[in-house]
Amino acid sequence: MDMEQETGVKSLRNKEKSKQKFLDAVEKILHTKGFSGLKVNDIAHTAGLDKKLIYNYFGGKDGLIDEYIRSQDFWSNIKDNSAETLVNDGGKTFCKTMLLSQFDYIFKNKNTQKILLWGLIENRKSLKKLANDREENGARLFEGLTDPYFKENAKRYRAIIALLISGIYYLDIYATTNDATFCGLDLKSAAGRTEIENAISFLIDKSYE
Amino acid sequence: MDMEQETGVKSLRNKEKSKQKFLDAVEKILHTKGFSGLKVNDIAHTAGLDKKLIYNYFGGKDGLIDEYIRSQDFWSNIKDNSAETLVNDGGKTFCKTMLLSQFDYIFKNKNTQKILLWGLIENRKSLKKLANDREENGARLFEGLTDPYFKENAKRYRAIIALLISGIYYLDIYATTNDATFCGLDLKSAAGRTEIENAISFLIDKSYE
DNA sequence: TATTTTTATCACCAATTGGTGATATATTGT
DNA sequence: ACAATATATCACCAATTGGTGATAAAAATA
Repeated sequence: MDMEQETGVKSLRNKEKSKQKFLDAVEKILHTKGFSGLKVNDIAHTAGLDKKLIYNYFGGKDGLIDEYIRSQDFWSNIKDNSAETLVNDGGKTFCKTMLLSQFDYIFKNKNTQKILLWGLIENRKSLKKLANDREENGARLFEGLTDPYFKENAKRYRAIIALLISGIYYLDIYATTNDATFCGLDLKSAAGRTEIENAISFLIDKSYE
Repeated sequence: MDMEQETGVKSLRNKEKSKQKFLDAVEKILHTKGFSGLKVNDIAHTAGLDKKLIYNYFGGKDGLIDEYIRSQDFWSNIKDNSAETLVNDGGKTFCKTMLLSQFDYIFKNKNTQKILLWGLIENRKSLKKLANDREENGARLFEGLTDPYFKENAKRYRAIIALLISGIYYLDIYATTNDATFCGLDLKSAAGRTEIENAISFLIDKSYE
């Protein structure tokens, strides 16, 4: 059971490396073909390994997919910025930065889009866990920062953020799948995206008036 | 070729009725199992007819699904209200009513949710046509009402509406698939939904200040 | 080196899926 | 009643899919 290997030279057969190949294959297929393309045969072929290993290592397709989802660190892109930006403006600048960076991040990260979409279609436990992480992360922000600031209007502000976040999600995904415009705005063009960014800024500002 | 039948008694074999059975089957399966459940065998069995007819009447599964999508009159729920509500307030009350009724309508209409979701996943021509209808419908509103009102800020207002509509879509779909909360709000409860409605009203009001 | 364990492949299975040609049955027109 | 046509069923196929037992090959251990 000694897994230690001092040199960088790895053996030809390596369980951990193989598991990773399967996870990478899931990501690749998800990116190119979407959920419906996630078939065991296809995954195994993409990983360059035998499908039997999926059952040996992950207990089946579902286990593999769950592990892939768990491997996605959903909130890493936010936590970075959050650090110690707790200026005493009721979370205004923080929320604004967070929403704008989300708008950009989700647009660029097709895998994150797929996982978000997945959460609207299936009811996987591992997907629920992701959503739960988001909620817990948000709870800290709301309870510690915005709720005390908005007092009796705290819930309305939460609703505003909910609308903006989910609007951002939808528009980014829509822009990726469709070439069409949305409300006459080209969400793939810099100009169109700037309009959305302006609207986000504007609405946050107005919410603090 | 004489299709006229005076009495209510229909013949056992009726092409139009059979086609409708297939369309109904698609709706039923879409509602219960989602897109991934739309298999020719399953559709035929649900319709109580032979799958061969799907190929005879619709040219295949895709043709049937396209015809189902086309059969969905997406904007009927909006056009009703729109009639002649053109008060000269820059479309404020109209937009507000429209958004609130959408929030309610989409929540109750699971089929509409599925089709919206579909538009985020697949790139079907028939789905594009639906999106196009929405755009054309919106164009009339924007060009005739809000653009003249907001002048140089016209595009920002469009972006605001884009964010709110897509936020409404996402939240309604999310609420249906997940039991979890979003930003700490229970989107299935009357209380939670009222908060969202208040936020929508609030943001529209603020946009017109 | 010989043995044991881990890692990976292979051949094969049953069930599902999309698809079609041959055929049966009902309806219509003569 | 008869033929012609429209409607529907059936049996069957090939390809795909999820899944597994037997086995090979590499690595670790003795």
